[in-house]
Amino acid sequence: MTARPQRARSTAQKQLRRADILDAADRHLTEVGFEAFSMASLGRLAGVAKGTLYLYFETREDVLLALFIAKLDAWRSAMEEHTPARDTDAAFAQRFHAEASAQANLLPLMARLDSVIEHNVTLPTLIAAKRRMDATLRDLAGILAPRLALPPGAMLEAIHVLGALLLGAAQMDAGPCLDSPDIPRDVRQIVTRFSSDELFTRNAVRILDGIRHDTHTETGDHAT
Amino acid sequence: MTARPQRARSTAQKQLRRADILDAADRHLTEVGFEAFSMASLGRLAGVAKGTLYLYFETREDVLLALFIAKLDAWRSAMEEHTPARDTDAAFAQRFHAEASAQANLLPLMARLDSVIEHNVTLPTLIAAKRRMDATLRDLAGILAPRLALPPGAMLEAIHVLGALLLGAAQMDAGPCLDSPDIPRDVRQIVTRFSSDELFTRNAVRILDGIRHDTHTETGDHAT
DNA sequence: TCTATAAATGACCGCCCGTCATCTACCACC
DNA sequence: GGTGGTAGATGACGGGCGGTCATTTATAGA
Repeated sequence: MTARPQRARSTAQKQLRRADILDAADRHLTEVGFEAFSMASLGRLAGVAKGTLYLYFETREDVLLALFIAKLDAWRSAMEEHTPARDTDAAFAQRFHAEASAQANLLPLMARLDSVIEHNVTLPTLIAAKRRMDATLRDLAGILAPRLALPPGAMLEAIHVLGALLLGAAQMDAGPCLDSPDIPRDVRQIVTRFSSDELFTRNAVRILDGIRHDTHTETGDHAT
Repeated sequence: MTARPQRARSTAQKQLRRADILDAADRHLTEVGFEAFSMASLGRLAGVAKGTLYLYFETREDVLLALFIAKLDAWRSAMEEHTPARDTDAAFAQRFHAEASAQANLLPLMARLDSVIEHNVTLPTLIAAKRRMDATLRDLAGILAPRLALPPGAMLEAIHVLGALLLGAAQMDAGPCLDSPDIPRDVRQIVTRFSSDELFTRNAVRILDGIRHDTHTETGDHAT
């Protein structure tokens, strides 16, 4: 790790320190989980006082929002890199899910994004975040469209819908206790049946099928 | 409103009081929203001391979990009642969404179910809740299967998947600020595009299509 | 070397969840 | 109708959190 001055005075140094804090937040989140994620302990892990955190982030939720955006970007990069020039729907669906699961904390953050995180952030920050997310997904859609032989518009729609489905499916994984020893077998089956993996892949393919069908059928706009 | 004794001694009286508290919780949630939902104010609204709430519920999250289950039951009843003997996929998808939106607080509760609510509840309560939800959905699947001309298994799968999709789509609506006056037009469009209504209906139909197709095709089990 | 600036600090505030010693409404029994 | 014991109701309290701000002090530039 590169040395850091005790005071970050230049803009570059400030960005570096902000990145350090985000890095610590990622580790902290991985270690203690959401419920125990506190600003005091984050400060301790990042090696700064609690008050310092509030020089770089508005609120606790602002930290998590920034972390989510970073993770989303990382996911986009992974998707770009690992999607071959010609891809199938099934493989794409599987990759969509696999890469999202591979990004530590991405799905947990996503599960809490709208319901929790976005509720304690200033309006300008929220607006900037929304724009950033939209740009990221739009970019990805433009790049992946030819590889899946879809029009860019349909590709973007697909990413949006698959995102929603993934979010819904991932909620189940956000629950507690999956690994607790004393859970009755029938309950474990209930939880497992909701497991995001197969549920997502099966139905992502169905949706892509539907999108392809609609794309071939409708020549212009879509019905009311 | 029927009169209540100051002390609930019989089991029936206790259930009545519990129901009263849940009722107050529903109103409280509607009035102040999630962030401001506190046990102190709930007690005030229900006309009992804060400590009394903890005689009927383990934690704040236990209140919300119980409220969710009640709302889910109400949704199921509405679905049973309003689904005609022979239904189309499109109409069913629309009703699925409409009835869920009609149940006040159902979608917001659902959005926070796994990520927040279930994390502060004892294991037995969680297990009981999971069983209850499973039974509710299973029941509904059995009743709706003939009306949609689907095998019961496929119907249950459909309900599960549509539930996940609805949850994902509803997350977007759980965000803040949709009605704030000073949101740039482009950001408003981003939020609107994610709007759950059309996104859900379109893709629910696609999924139902896929399920029907798979049901007709595969005679026995499904592939690996 | 010295000084002005602004980054860093952590004690402090208000709020909230959940507990528990205490109080008292109610029922059963005489 | 009076009375004692049970158990439901209470709310002051503890612990911990997010967020603030007067104070401290590292650092760049003169």
